[in-house]
Amino acid sequence: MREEDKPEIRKLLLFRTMSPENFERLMQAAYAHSFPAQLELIRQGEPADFLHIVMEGTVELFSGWRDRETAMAVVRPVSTFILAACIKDAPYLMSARTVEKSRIIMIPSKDLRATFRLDPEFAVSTITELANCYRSVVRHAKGLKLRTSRERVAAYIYRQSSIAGNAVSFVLPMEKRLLASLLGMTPENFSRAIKSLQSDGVAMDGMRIIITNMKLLEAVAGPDALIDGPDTNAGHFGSGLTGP
Amino acid sequence: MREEDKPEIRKLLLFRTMSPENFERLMQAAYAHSFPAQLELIRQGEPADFLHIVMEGTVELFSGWRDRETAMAVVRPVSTFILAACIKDAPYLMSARTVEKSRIIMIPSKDLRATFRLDPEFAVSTITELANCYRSVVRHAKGLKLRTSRERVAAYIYRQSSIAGNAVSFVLPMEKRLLASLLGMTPENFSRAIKSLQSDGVAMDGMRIIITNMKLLEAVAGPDALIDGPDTNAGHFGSGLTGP
DNA sequence: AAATCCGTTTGATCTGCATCAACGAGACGG
DNA sequence: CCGTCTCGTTGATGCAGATCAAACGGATTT
Repeated sequence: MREEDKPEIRKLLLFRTMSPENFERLMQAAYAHSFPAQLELIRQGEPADFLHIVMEGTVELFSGWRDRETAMAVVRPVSTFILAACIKDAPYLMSARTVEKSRIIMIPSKDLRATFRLDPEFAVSTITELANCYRSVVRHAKGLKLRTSRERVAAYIYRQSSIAGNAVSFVLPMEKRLLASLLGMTPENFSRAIKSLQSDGVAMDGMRIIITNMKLLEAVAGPDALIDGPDTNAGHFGSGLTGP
Repeated sequence: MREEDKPEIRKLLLFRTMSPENFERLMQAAYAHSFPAQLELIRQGEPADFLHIVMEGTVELFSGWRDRETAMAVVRPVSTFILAACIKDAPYLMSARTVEKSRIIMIPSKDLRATFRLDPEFAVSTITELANCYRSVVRHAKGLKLRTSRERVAAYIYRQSSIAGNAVSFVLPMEKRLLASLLGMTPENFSRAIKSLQSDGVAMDGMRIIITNMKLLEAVAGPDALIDGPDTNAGHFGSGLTGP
């Protein structure tokens, strides 16, 4: 792996407080690799041998059952993913594929497990990291069970706007089909949901969302700190974010 | 709290490996209390001041948004719940109420946080505990997104049967309305789902489920280790189980 | 420039599930 | 013993969202 990656990784909450020696040792054990778009990095059910870190690109975490498939999270740089499976030394519950060309760093799970046993600071970081991940999925599940698909779309748009500093306009950060899957609906239904939100202050031009009436949108979205954040960026719950 | 509770708590994965002194100190700081049925122990959004342990009775974790409400998990003795919020020192994402008369032990979050900073064994236990919780919610979310409500009911029945050693008959462990909410559907729909499963090897007599054709049930349920377990008992993801 | 491909949108239709309403059956209290 | 209450079931209806099919448009290829 590149030497210049290290400071980036070191900035992650998970690796920030551990001892320099242990950090260095973990990095020694790590592999780095670039992957083309749409490549399956992880297949659900396989043993969790590596903690992954996205350095560049975008990764989708998804799950399948029978012939169905759903996106569970989208991970962006710099973040870790599938930490829990590595810790448990258990099979991955989710698959992962690159959305675009991505550079990934892989740390062997056994080194990880060894490290938090001998570095208390790292153990504490792992605890908070996992707690963040946990809370993120709980939010996701709450959204699915408590909101209709229209409301989820509205809440997503409202949330993205707040993240961008209450911007009245922003560009969707991923393909609509992927976003639809993440929000638990079909692309067709997503399309219709947006259209139906025109009367509630949302317009769309290609990949750009324009909020024409924030109050109306807010009324439909019903933003709730206990579902939408701000604890952690929504939709990244497999990841190691929780920024600076 | 009672002296005889300690060994029970000590058996929990979370508290099993920590030093006797630290365990004792945590127990000193703990309160115990009995609550009648249907009492709200925790309201979502409030600061997470205590880790809770159910010693007797049953606790429901649930969440609300606007005028809607959904059950997120059901916790039975002896298990902890809402660990993640305590660790993060953040607001509870879920509410909790007793389902029946219950005895609960409460450990101040700040003692908890102090303890895993000075007891590495406890830190490791906390890590595995949180990883279990995380994976449990991921399973829950997968079930919601990938299965229809009929399939979730079938999978639930199949799962309960396996837990009981492939029993062909068992009694539902909770009110049907609560189970329906947990499975993400209305009581009416749950009722109809079971009825429609008669043609797939499931019969019901009051609270008792009788599996008349395991193969047929299995075919509908499509049990999957990556959704239904056996990692951890499904439906208890807020809890500290994983016991013996 | 024409052809192909893929994501998105739109329309038509179907169905799963919620909702609303009513009823039955146990459980409980007067 | 009889009301009352709550839970569960059943029926009727409506709606949200999935599915199927086709058209559109932008990007890439030939």
